[in-house]
Amino acid sequence: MQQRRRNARGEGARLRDEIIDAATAILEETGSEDAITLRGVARQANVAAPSIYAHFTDREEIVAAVVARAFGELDASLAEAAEGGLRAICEAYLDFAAERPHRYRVAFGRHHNLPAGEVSAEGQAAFTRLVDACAGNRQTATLIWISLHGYASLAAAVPAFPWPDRPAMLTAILAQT
Amino acid sequence: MQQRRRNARGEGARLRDEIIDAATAILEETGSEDAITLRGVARQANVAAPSIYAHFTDREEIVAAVVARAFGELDASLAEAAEGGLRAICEAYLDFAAERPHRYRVAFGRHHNLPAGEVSAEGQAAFTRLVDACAGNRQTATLIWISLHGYASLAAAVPAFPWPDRPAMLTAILAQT
DNA sequence: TGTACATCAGTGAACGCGCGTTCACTGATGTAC
DNA sequence: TGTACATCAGTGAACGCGCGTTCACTGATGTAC
Repeated sequence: MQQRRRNARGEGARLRDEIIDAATAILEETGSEDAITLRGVARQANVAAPSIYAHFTDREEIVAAVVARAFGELDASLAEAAEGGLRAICEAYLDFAAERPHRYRVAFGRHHNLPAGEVSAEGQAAFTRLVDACAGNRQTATLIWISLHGYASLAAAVPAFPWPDRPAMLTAILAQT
Repeated sequence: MQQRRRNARGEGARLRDEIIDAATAILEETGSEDAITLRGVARQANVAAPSIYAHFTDREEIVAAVVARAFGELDASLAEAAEGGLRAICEAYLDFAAERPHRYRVAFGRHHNLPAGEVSAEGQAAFTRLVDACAGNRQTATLIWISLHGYASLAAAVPAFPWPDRPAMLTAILAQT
């Protein structure tokens, strides 16, 4: 085990973030959700395996934290693009999916069996950005969302498919408005 | 190991199908792709683990076979619905995704890094059914496909989201034509 | 028709490995007096 | 200011487990003569 300067008192929580960093790095490098193992994450974070237990009760909680952070990042991306209008938000959405393909896939690919009405807060926030850009029309925002998601995830899954170029795609998607 | 009547001579290939059955059953019951382990599949198929090697070189090849079969089933579903026209095909697509959620997710969620132009034959066949129903218009078929996939996969992933009902959704999706 | 034999489908034991988790612990950091 | 001590972040060794894979094998099935 390599040297690691340990956190000062009261800053133990910092390791929590480093663990999520480590898990995210593993996911994005290997492309595989099951490569996120407790021991692997510990190695990546330069920490002994049992140290994780101070911050997460099990492996699953680490993955959930990775997903929550990814949704937060997506929301931030969309927020930044909001002033550019609906098309800019859609561009930002597609950029996010293209640049962080594995985080995107895990975040939207897992089946979130949450109790009715309880969608994750971060995900809801991101969707609300879309609704706002659609002048509050949820129906339109939903249609655009499913098209964006369908395009983003299929383009990542089947790159060999002869996809239309992105501007044409976006124009067609937005024609639904 | 429980009793198992072994296949007659020349029918050894039958076990291959039983292995894919077993792997598919595990996937659909657990909902987890990594629950498809070589030993687990062997147990489910009532066979000793090394018996698998006569038919598959490794675990990955089993998963690939599960995916290939799923695409074949999807194609068959769409073919059956074809005479009912475009809307019927879309209904069949959504039914398939709703009834076999985990197969659908694994089939379309994996990143198929195939050499350019080499999309899986089964997947291509299914897409062609959609193109045919769109009077040969690939652009339209592509748009409908991404909407169907977006809806199917997001509805499975986030069931708590207030989705419009399916007929309304389909009508909106098909309005793109 | 009988029998020796090759083939073929599948087995059982064994291996080394990485995993999640537990346990008793260490030693630096800050605090009370 | 010095020092004893509690707290807190993190460690190292050990466990049992299921995994993928290998190996030499078994015994039923079909075939040649």
